[in-house]
Amino acid sequence: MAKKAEETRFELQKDRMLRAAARCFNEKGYSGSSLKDVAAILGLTDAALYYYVRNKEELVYECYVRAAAVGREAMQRALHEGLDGMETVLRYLRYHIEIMVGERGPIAIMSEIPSLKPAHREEVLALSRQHSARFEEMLNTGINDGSIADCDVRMTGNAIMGSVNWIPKWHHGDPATGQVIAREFPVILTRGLRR
Amino acid sequence: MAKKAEETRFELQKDRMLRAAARCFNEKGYSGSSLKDVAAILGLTDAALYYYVRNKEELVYECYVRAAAVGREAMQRALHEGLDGMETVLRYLRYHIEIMVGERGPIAIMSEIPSLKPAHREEVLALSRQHSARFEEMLNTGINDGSIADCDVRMTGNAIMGSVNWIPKWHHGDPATGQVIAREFPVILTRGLRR
DNA sequence: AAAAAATTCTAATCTGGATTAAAATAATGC
DNA sequence: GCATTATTTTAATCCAGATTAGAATTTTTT
Repeated sequence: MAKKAEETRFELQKDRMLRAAARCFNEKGYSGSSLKDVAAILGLTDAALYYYVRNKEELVYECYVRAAAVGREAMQRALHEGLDGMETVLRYLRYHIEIMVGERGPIAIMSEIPSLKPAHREEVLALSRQHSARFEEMLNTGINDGSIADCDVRMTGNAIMGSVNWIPKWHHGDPATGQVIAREFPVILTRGLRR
Repeated sequence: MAKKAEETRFELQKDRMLRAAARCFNEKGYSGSSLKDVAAILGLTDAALYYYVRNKEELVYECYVRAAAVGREAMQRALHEGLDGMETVLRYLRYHIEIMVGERGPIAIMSEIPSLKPAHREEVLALSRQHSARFEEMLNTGINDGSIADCDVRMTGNAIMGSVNWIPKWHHGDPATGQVIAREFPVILTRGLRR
């Protein structure tokens, strides 16, 4: 738990809102989701959302920041376990996917970064690139410690992360079946990395 | 060349339009792309697009139908070569990605299926499911002929296709570098399948 | 090269959904 | 219970961007 969201009513509601928004955006697309749709999930009026966020753009932005934070958190957790590269990658994937499909999800797919306002766009892009870079580092670590076969880390990274990012597109079901994904996916995605 | 698009001026322009739209949607997101943006790429006015398509929804719909056709075409081509399962999968991926990153691209990411009108949505969803099903068949073929190791074809299929679908999210560059992706990706994606 | 058809443009309208202001209700502290 | 603050609602606006009608232009046909 990196920075445990404040327990204040406000923070809790806001977090619920971000999850509701992520669900809407993932399932109905960005343009297909009105603020009314998001609010409806929370039993609120569209106007009420403006108490938590300046506008729709900011709502998306916050969803993306949250998504980045979740990825980062999973990665940190995996790194702290002091395992070899291969095993670290495996753990990271498991932790990340577990969050995506679990109670703390859904996590927004970053499909609309370009429609963010410049400042926000740059920030989210930076987070996104950072995440990719860190993942590639993990791969390199594995290659160096001999647990991962030599490969093009840039491409391999893109391949694996693409798979992960796409999950919310086809999985909307209950967290229970989500756990199946969390168990199988990491193995499938790393099978090709083995030495 | 499944059904070579008619050589008529109309069909050619329409195809250019669909590629322009796909590029916009992929790069700037659906909501971030106005019809004016799409038209600008073609050196046209937004109103001109209505000569080719009833409305924006239909533009998206046609992009998706085209995307599905391209995937189908690549698959057919690979299947016709009469190779074993593993090799067929490899070829299919290469052909599909080659089109995505090549002159006939870009191909639209199907991110906004939910905002299509019901009839179109059902149709595109059907095409999409069909494609997944066919890919899973290819995997099964490989498992049966011994070229692919036993695995959960549903999950494995989702993993691989997710990776492919995500490519246009991070690759916008020239077709030249795209060819690198077309060469490397299929190998990376199938390394884990080998027996 | 005139006539017909195809394509594009100009100049409006139209509209759904975002946004805002102010009032109403609920929660909290004293 | 009263005052203050936090949260939500109601009821309008507002507006970018989709859409349309008709005129203008370009292409094709004869």
